[in-house]
Amino acid sequence: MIIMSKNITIGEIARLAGVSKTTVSRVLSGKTNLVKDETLEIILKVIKEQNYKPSIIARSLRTKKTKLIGLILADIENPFYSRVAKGVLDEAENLNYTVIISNSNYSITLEKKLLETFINRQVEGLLLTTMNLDESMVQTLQRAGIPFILIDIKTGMESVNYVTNDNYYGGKLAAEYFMQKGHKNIGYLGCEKLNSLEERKLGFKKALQQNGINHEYEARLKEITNVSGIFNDIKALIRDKKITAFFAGNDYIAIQVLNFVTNELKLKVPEDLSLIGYDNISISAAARVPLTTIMQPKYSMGKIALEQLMQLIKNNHIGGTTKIVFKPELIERDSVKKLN
Amino acid sequence: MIIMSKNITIGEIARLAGVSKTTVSRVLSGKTNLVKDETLEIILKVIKEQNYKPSIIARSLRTKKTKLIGLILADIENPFYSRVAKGVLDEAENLNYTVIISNSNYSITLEKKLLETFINRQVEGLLLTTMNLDESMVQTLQRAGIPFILIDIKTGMESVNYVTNDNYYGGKLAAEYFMQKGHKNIGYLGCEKLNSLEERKLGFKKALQQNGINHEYEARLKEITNVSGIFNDIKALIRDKKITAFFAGNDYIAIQVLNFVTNELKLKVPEDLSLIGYDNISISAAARVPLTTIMQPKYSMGKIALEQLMQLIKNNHIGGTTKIVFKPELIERDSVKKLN
DNA sequence: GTGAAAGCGCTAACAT
DNA sequence: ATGTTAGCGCTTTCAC
Repeated sequence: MIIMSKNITIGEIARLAGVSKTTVSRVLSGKTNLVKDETLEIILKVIKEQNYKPSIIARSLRTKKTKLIGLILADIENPFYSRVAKGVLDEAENLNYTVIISNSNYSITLEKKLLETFINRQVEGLLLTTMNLDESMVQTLQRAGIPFILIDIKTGMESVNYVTNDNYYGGKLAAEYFMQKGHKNIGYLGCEKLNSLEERKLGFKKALQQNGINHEYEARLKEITNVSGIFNDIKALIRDKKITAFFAGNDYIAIQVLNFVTNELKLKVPEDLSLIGYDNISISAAARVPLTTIMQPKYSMGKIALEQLMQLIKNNHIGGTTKIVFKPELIERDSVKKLN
Repeated sequence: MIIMSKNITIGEIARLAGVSKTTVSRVLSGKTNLVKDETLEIILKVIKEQNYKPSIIARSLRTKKTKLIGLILADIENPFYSRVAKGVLDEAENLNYTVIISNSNYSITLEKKLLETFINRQVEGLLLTTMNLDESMVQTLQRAGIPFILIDIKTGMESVNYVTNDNYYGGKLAAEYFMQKGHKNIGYLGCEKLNSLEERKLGFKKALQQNGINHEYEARLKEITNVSGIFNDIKALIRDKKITAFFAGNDYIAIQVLNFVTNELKLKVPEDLSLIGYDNISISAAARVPLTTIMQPKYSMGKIALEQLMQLIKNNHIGGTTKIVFKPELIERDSVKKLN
């Protein structure tokens, strides 16, 4: 059984302190130079006694500032996204902002719906990680006057802000490393729905091509969440094309492939098959075979994305756009063999 | 440059439709039986034309219902918590609730602060995963009239609700499995600050004791995030006590220990050392050595915790308490050796 | 079936 | 240095 204490409001505090609501409000918002010291003290005392906390809702309604930002994660369970989220969350805590998080499950349809909800909740800004925005979504956001930044996604649209890494360059890094280790029959595993992965593929294939290596070996996930859908393709590529190395669009894919080839195909990595991933998620170092991968600064990306978003909010998102691109690095571990 | 369309409100819709705000409001809240069909149609048309979305803030202020629930995660990056979070998020989406997430980083101090924020935001309910609540926090919550449910934590306090698994039983499972595989010198690795881990330890040690096996071998993390702090202790236990098997309080610890003993001590798991974890986080199957572990239903726990919370909210959290305890199961993989 | 009026808890002009 | 007043956008009596 709960004893609900009557909701204590600013009016009640004012009454108890013998002043007007305005004066209390001034104290609340730190405009204490406008309040006599004595009065201040009394008010502070009453606030403390009553354990009064102003209603953020009422304040939001009045000021149009909700101190709320929205974060849409493609998949909160993928350590890449949860690491980014941690960066966002920690920074939000510093800035005294609260974060609404939703999981889009890589679905644009769901993301659109979530976007609506966030707009209705009057978030001051949005951080987005799901695939590509279409023009209608950008318009919706702009009409609502809500600034937003894409994380790990780029777009052609000039006015759209993003924080990402140089995926094209990262793909190139992977290709060069394979070639340096003597690999010639190299395949790519990815999903066309994620444009960050597509960029990685482009850089990867371009580097192969420039060195006269066949760049057409590829298996495509129909759904990013369904890695097992390409297991047969992988098997065929290894058998028919004598593939010795795969570049996976991200570590999540790489690790599942690693398990598949080990358990089902009875191949040893890297002895029989080499593998490079992307993202350097926390589990990659602890994988069955420690995974060589391309690292991007996930935590920083989350943190910086929020910092930039705050700038946009502060400036009423007029003026320059935010386009931040980190340089990825190859992390050498044990999943690539040196061929003779 | 953004063109801010004037904020369109219920009054504007009413004016455009030639009716009162009340009538529009009735349409908004689905009380369409109180509205003439013709009128309904007109209003719907105007709403659509104007792309009008009611302000959730204003509605919240008026109704005292925010449709917001708060989720405090001890560590969003630990796959255990992010899997639980996914269960919560998916269910919230079904129920049309929005979720505020914060990361307490296992800090009770920070959690207290976050709790205040959430209360001020008038969340309708709270889901908590950080360690133990103290009485003052429980009181704060009860005074604010906000129902809450603990996930993966139990407490002695009679009135406190939780959704967890039977950690004591899980610990017992691990001990029995080790004994069945012929191990006699068995150690435990955990952290006293997390009471779910303490329960696991208790069940584990009790089972050993009942079989006449020394149950005092143990290394304790000072901070749950700092696994490397016990590496020396582990080394000493193996050397001095001839430990052949460790039960780690969770998979996160187990996997870092797995890496340490492999890389630094040059021991082979399970040939030289056996390991059991807890939680069955997604990476455990993909670890360097697929990890034998105790599984608890993380996604369901998140989902069910929210379902139960909704019941409490609906019933004004009067009446019976929610105490749900899942039965954990041992998942057999490759990290335990059979001794002769 | 519909509308007028009040009010949720706060802040921001505008006095004084 | 402080108070009066109005109003943010909605829902909810209550009246017709």
